[in-house]
Amino acid sequence: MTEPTHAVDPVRLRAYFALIEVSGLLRHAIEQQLQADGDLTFVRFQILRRLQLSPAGRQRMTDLADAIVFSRSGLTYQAGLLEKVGLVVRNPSPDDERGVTIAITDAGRALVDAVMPGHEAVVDRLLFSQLSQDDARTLTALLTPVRDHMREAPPRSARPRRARS
Amino acid sequence: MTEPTHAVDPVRLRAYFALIEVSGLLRHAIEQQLQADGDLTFVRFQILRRLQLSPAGRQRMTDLADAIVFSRSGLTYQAGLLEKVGLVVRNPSPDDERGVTIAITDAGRALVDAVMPGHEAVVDRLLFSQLSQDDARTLTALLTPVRDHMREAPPRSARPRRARS
DNA sequence: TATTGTTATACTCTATAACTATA
DNA sequence: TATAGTTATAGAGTATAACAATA
Repeated sequence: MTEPTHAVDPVRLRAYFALIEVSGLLRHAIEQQLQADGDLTFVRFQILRRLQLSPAGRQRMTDLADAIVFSRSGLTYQAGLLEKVGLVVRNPSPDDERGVTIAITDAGRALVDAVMPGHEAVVDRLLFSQLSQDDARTLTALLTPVRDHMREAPPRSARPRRARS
Repeated sequence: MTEPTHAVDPVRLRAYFALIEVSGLLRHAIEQQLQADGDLTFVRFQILRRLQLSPAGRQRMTDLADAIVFSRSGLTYQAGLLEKVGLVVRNPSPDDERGVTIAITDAGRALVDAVMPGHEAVVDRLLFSQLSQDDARTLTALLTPVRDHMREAPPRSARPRRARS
């Protein structure tokens, strides 16, 4: 029997797997709700929500790709779908001629608003029915620093080219 | 401006979005690690891990499909891939001739073991570097009842046929 | 020369429905 | 008749690489 390099910490393992499992089940349910109530996928909902929370409802493509964890081409694809339906518009960035700015439209905001009640209902039923207000606060307190830490080195959608040897 | 139907609870909303965001970023990082260290996708890793934790390392196909949140055909597909590489085997269930039992092989267990150290390293770096042991315990305590509640009505991979009118 | 975004392409995954076999 | 699992099929989503335009 090989000497274990380090004992697996069961406490952490349990926390990790609980997190993965809960979020997986939650996301599955959410995707069905978004599809039914707004003909939206989860990814497109995230894009819209992030734009809605951005100042002036707009963001640079690459920044948004990083935020949603995507390749740039993936975002181009999703943005194309959203634009075709009138939920977002793309325009050249004013400061950088190479850049493109994506902005949520009134229709986009309206759709997010329309979908939110049902969305919250699902989240309430699955997640918060088991958590008190204090629990929710605790959860946020635990996860916020984690998120900030993860965001410090976001998965870059535009990978820097490897230095030539 | 329309009257809001009900005030959105910001505490819950924050907790929910923090959870979604953290798990999304975590999963993205995990997928890369599993791919690099074991040529595994996250889904296939979950299947193997669940089998490994099962008594005798085996489970019924439909039960496993429910657990991983999948259609039965999706599991058949993934099981086929895993079986082709010798990480699992499928056999007819002894008690129910219709059923199929999927079991993890020694090679499957070995691969999970081989992948776990790197796996934990990623989780430690992204998640637990920001959480104390107590925090981890708290997180588990919060999420375990949530998971149990969600599992009470699992998304049935085999949806019961709707009653005819 | 590096970076932004798009396009072309190839591939993986997923679900639905039809089908077979057993309960 | 209902359930377990597979198969056929079709569609959506993703990433990589090549490309055009700007910095």
